[in-house]
Amino acid sequence: MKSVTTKLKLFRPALTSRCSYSSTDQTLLLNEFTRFCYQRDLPRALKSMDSLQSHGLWADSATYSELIKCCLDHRAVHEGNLVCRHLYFNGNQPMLFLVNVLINMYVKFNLLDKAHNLFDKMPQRNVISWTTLISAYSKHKHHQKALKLLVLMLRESVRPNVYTYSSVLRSCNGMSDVRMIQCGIVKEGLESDVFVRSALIDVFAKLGEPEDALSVFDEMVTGDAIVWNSIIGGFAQNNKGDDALKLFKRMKRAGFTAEQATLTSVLRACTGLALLELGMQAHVHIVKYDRDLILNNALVDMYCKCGSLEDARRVFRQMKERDVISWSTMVSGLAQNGYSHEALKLFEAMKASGTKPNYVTVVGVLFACSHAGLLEDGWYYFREMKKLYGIEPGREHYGCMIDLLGKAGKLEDAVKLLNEMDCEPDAVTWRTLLGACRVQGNMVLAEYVAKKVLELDPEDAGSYTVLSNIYANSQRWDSVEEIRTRMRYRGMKKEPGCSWIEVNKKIHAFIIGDESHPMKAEVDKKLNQLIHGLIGIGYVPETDFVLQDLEGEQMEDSLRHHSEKLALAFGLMTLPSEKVIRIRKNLRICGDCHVFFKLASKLERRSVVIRDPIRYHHFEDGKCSCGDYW
DNA sequence: GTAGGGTTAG
Repeated sequence: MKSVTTKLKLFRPALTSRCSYSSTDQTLLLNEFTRFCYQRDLPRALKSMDSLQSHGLWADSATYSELIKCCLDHRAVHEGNLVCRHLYFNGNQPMLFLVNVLINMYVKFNLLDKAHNLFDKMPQRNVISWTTLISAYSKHKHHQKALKLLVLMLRESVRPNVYTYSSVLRSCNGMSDVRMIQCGIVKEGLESDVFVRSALIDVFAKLGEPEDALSVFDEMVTGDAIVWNSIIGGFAQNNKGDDALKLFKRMKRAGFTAEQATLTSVLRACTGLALLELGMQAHVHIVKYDRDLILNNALVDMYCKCGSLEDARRVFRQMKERDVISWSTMVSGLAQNGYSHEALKLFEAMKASGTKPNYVTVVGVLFACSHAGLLEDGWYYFREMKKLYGIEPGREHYGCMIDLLGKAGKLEDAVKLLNEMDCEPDAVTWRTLLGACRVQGNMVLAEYVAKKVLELDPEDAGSYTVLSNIYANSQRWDSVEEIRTRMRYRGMKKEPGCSWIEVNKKIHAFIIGDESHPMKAEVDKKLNQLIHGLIGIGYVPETDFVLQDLEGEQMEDSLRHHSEKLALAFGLMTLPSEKVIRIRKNLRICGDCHVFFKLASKLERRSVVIRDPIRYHHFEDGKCSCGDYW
């Protein structure tokens, strides 16, 4: 802290008296004010500021800057307003630097309108004024405003610097924005700055261009731990967990230590790949960060998504503090794993704990209702969410309700709700309704709905399949051919079914029609044995292909060798008998496999968990956690 | 003097 006496020298020239006070009295007043500001004595400083104002006096900028810092520390919005009013009192125009400080204060108080107002009133603005505002809009996701400000700034011939670019890059919604900004960066010769680079890496990752992110990263001569986190996080967020893990190894070899942010991304990578063993290994290394909220949240999510609910519950129970994300993660995790009632109970506990639910939490709650067919609960939470929690229902909430109504046989109500939506239904919403049509066997509606999906998402192979099968069933071969032509024209193929299983920390993939697995012959043999064993206890292999193909989601062609059956056979052969068999797959499980796995869990006395893109099935002793409702 | 980078839930 600077001494008060040096400050006094600084503001002496500013003593232009317009009142009857003697210059000594004025000095005393200013002296006192400065002292209170530097002592961070907010109440006294404000009182003192009042007397200055009544005598038409202003102190120097550094002192006010100190006072504003004090307001920020105390989050004293009202007091900040008083300081601002004082500085503009009687038509005074504070100097540029001080207005920048004020703008920054309003930004930190999340009062962007006030910040922008001051900005508009400035007779002159420098690069910091612009950057403060641009960065604020970027952070608050007002991306259009941020980009527009950059353009206005250039028009006023104020040259952006590394601060400006690293902030505004966050607001790029498409590659064309990035390319434009990259031009500016190169023109100013700022491309080697580490902040600019990490912002570029982030934006490429966000836009789903991890290869571009990697090339920016690889061109870097010197980096730091944060850039490593950017690139690892970028891959983890883009469902490229294996790449993220490879980079993590590289980071360690380069001599960097993994801290919370890195480990969180590593966990996310494990979560995406359902690598329970590796995730558990990471858990051992992060016990020293056991108070880190974000890391614990990621850990809970990892255990939920790997289907290891016991571990998830344990971590959640032991957390020292929990935020809305912790609770939401656990609520959704329970719901996805088939524990809907426990999810709703936890939601009530969350409210009792005083944590306010948000948009995502309610999605989890409605998800729990929809996956257990809890019609009344679903309606209750949906109808009351606005009144009870102040949350407007969005697409995801409507989606859960449409799913709930549709699967519960209230297809008409589902359609009615879709038509009543406040927001425009998108392809996902219509696809949800299509799934309900399938369950209810309503082909007339399915045809209409599938067409709607294709209007919004012409690349949706599942909906083409639905249409094609409906036409085939009613012998409308012309229409069948038309659909096939359209699919060929778009170069579309059904995604092949694929299942993964982790054995000895290695992932084994099983894909329909793929012969490349080294133990393929043994796996086939084991599967055939298993099928025979199951037929012995009442398994009847499903043969109704057409029915199976009537799917909103995509289904595999050959029922007998669905990839999860191969993965199960392999798991039974290789994993010790006490271990739970965990399988992750890219498509939703079909009815035949569901029966197959229930019986297999009984015959082989094994617990099996299957994670599909939407939810999880825990098979044990002939039963599934979903209660055959999915 | 005032502005900039990484991590968690659907």
